[in-house]
Amino acid sequence: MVQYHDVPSAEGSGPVDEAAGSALRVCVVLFRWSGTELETATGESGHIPWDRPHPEEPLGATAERIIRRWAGIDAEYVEQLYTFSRSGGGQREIVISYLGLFAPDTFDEGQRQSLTWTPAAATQAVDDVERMVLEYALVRLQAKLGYTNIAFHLVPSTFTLSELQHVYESILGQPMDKRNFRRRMIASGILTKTDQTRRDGSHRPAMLYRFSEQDDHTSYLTPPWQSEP
Amino acid sequence: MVQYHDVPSAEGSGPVDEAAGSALRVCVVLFRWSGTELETATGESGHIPWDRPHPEEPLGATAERIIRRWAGIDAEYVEQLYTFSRSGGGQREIVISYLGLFAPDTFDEGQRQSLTWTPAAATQAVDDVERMVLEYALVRLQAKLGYTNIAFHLVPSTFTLSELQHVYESILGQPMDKRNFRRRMIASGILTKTDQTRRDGSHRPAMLYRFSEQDDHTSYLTPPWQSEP
DNA sequence: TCAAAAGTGTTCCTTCTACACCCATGT
DNA sequence: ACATGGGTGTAGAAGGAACACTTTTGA
Repeated sequence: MVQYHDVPSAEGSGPVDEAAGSALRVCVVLFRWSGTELETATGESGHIPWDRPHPEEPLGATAERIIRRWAGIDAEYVEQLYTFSRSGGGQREIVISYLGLFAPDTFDEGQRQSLTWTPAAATQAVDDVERMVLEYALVRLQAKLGYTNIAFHLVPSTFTLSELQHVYESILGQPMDKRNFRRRMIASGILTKTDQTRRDGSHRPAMLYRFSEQDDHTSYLTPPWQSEP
Repeated sequence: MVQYHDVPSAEGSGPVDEAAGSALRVCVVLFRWSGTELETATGESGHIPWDRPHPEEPLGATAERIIRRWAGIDAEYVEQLYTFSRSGGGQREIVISYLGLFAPDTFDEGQRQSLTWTPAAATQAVDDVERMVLEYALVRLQAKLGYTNIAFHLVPSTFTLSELQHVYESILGQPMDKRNFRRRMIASGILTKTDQTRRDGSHRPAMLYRFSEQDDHTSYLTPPWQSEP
């Protein structure tokens, strides 16, 4: 039962036209898989990458632009999360948060990013709203692992099943059974086995898989309409 | 794979401080169960109930205020959905959509509502954004039926299992097996059987149940923080 | 006595879970 | 030869889906 506290009820009816509008902030929680752990990005002075939308620019386009500016490349996956508001001193700011995922091999070109990547669990937020945004982004990412293919956006274009399993384990914070994990993934039909292997150390090489793009069901529970009209 | 179309990338860096802020609209898609079908509410001239937040008012409080003003009472359940933006003619409006659910017996007092209730499937939207808001609200409601107890917020405080089943069937648009439905509901442990029955026609009376409040898991995937700071 | 909704169990099948050993390689 | 992670199968439990008849009431 969601409980909302009482708030003095409005006296007038009909839209109250506030004198001035509110400042908008679109911010994007970026995640990548370092190969070992999940990382989030912070920009200058520890803030989550953000900007204000340009006039006429849809919010989703703002999120993409922010990602491009700070990371130098497009994210694999972008999704709107939640909208917060902060107010104080007569000023209001609306904070529209987005989630962005990167595959690690998209960074190989050595772009000059203005980002600092830190372990997702240890990321320090600069204020309460950013803390909530970060927390919620992680919660949503965890929840979506359960019923979507979202983890594939965090993995290079070819990958081993152990790599994929490590991504799941690390995000969910719990170990998984290797045989059950592999069976489930293969049964889901979204994997294509390549004929390549990867030697990784003094042990048997691993088969490389590819994500077979069709029937990606990462995006339900999000409006199917990409950009606002 | 969510594809975002290209948008001219930003030239400058650092926050662009737009001259004027944007207009904010909080709108609430209200659902109730008429006893036969799912209905949504529209206010004056066919619009979804809406208002602009007061200065310093958190968005969730605005949603509650809108509900109270238009429906005369508080909703059983309120949840933020998605934030859209509409722009044109140099003006931007940010539309933050909420979902609100009513139990039918909360209306019994004959409040003067300024709402028109129409079948959810047949509701006509006044513009593209409202159409998206309505569609998305229904999609989310349907999705949440699968993994939460959200349907209990649409049902009177005591109800029969057949009633509850009709709610599910009507929202999901498909019939369910009576025995499996009842077994699942009872096994979930969220039902308490009252010692009352209801005679409803020329047939056997039905047992009345109550929703046992504890362990309501309707609200995950939504930030646990009720109001913005 | 009939119509109409309430209520009730079992079987089958699919899916999840737990669990242990051999394989290919580098050193 | 040994250390290291890659790769595989099976049995039991739990959960979901399909399915039909008896009960209680009002007319």
